[in-house]
Amino acid sequence: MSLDRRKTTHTQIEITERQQQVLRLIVREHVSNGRPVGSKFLAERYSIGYSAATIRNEMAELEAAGFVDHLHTSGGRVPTDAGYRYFVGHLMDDIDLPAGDQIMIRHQFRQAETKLDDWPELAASVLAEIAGNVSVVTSPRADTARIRHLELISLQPQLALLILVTRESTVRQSMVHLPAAVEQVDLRVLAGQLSADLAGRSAQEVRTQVVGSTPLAAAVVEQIIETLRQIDSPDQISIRSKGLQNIVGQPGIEDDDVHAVLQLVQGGAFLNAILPQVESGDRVQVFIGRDELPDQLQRFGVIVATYGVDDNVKGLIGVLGPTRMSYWRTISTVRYMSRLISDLVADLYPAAG
Amino acid sequence: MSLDRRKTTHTQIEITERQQQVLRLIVREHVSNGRPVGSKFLAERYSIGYSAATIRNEMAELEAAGFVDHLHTSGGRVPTDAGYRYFVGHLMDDIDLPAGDQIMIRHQFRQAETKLDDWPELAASVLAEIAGNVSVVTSPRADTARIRHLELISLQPQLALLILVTRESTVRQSMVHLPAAVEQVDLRVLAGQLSADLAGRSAQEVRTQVVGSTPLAAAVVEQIIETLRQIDSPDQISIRSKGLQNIVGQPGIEDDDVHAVLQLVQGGAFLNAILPQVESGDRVQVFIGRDELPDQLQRFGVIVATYGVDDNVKGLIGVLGPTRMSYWRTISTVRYMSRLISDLVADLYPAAG
DNA sequence: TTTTAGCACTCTTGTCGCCTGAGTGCTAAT
DNA sequence: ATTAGCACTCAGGCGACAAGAGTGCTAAAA
Repeated sequence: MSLDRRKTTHTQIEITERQQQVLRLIVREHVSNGRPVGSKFLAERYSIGYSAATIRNEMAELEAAGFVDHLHTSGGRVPTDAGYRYFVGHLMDDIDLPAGDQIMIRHQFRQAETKLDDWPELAASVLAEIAGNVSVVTSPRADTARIRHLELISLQPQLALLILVTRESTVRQSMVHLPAAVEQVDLRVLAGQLSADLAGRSAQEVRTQVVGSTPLAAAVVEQIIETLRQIDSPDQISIRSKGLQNIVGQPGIEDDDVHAVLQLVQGGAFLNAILPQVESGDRVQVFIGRDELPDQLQRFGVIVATYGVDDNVKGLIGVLGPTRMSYWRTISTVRYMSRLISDLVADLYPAAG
Repeated sequence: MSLDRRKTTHTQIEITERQQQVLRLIVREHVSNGRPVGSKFLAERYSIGYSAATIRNEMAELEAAGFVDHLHTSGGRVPTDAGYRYFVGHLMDDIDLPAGDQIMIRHQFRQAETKLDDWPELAASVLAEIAGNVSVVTSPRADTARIRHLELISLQPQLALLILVTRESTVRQSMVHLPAAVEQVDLRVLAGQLSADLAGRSAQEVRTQVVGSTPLAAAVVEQIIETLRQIDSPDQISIRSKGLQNIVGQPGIEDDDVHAVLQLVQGGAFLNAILPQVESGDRVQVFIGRDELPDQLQRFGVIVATYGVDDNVKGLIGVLGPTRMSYWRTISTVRYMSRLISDLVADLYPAAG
């Protein structure tokens, strides 16, 4: 699992070694301070062999190349989106997450096994805390859901609760209105029968199969199909997000930006916006600002990885933060957690292969 | 189901009819504009029989009574928390939600039946949209969870998935590490047996009962108890919240306030903070600002109702917004939705009585 | 040819003073 | 009891001003 560098590789603009160094310092400094960084400042703070004037010249070149910008004639340089991309693609030490963080993550994530229903929520919490930004985790999904098991529980004479377990261990409940009053014992028998008949089948396959010998069975099967279709529906992907508080009050992030993020993340539109761009595979992908993210997220960067097994059961895990964020730390955190989750999922969904 | 007025009734400070009218106008105007409201303004805008000077005198009285305040010598009056409380308790038309909103809510909430797993999330979405503020919905909980049914599914030779359904239709999954390799058929038998033996029992009762004739059964029962205890644990209440974007950019709400809300709501601390104050029953309760909410929520108001059946299965639904919010609208919305949810829950959990 | 020192210029940020508008409190008249 | 009038106060907007930081350019030094 290595970093995806294709995004930046094709914008291959030549840059001298020293310009790279300057860009690296600008990014680093601006990420930690949030303020524009000037030549004098760099020359004084870091005792590199060059003077402020030299740095100024290099900065001018970097600006011509589109990697930095300055808003006012006299206001220090700020990395552009392209600058951040170059930094991520070429200037970043691609080292692993510090052992301390790894231990902390594993420790916190251990309770996922016993609190299995909501491990995405737990993962989101852990990720948000370690990365110090907004985390996003989707529940795992198969290409097409297949039935593993189902239960029927009588609620009222003509109303039953259907519990459907897929091969990927997704559990869904829904109500079934029954055409006639039915006893719990009869529901149990029906559920056992349907479980046996339909095990391993998808929505499509359930539909085409001859079923519904009785009105009762027909009603149940109808609901089963509806539930499976809901699971398969791409706009029903459940998304968990934590750490939203981390983006308020950041320099460069306005109320409008916060508003946009909250709206997108809570409404699910966020997923629709970035999902098409994500390619499954073993890479951590980085999207930065304008041209790589929707308009409302111009001031943000997104770091995502897919997790899962076998290209079948898979999901998404990522971090959203201001463009001005610590990329190497976030990237290594996301990478580490996606591995961890893949392991969990592999345990959970062995039948998916 | 009527409004809870006790909170304000005991601070019975005498106030003339006209002062009430002035207070009502101040609240109304400040809620809609967000700006402090002055005597001249009121006199001109509303053609009541009194002059600006009279209103000024009344305002002075209201201020002495602690219902309004002015930050600067010359900056119009603003309702205090006590002022809002008086308004909610005495000056508000306690009418029902407009029919249009009722229809819209019912319409949107209809899909809850088929998307049953996450109806709290759906409810939170609807509530946030209608109320235009932050919504909060907890999943329903019984005093003590009791087993209705359980399933065991083989994941690996020594690893199984336990699916536990409580009488309140809560479904939980967890992993069980088995002391030896076990086939799916045997797990099925064991699950059926335990289902029959333990149906209707709580964590306590499962524990005290003589069980675990075999190491395998013992391992499973151990996990069952652990899961039940988790369900019973008060700090594991799952909470859904939507509409967080609605509080950013509001006049009077600073970044710090937004930060606090996001932190409290996402971390679950919000629930711990207000839950002790909520009394179950048929009333909508209102908590406003300082003295009724935690320090970080000084600038907010919370409107909550409990839903559920029989004092047994119950949950919470509420709205969080700036003190400067439309109380009558929010209160009637919360009241209406809590009724709707109670109906849903009554269908879902008939066995709970 | 590359690097650097120096200098003039620009632009932000903070501060001060000024003015205006809105609102108050008080007093005297109705 | 109500109202008109008046002096007073304060926030917010505006311009002037100085300080600080940073730039671009040019000429000298390496």
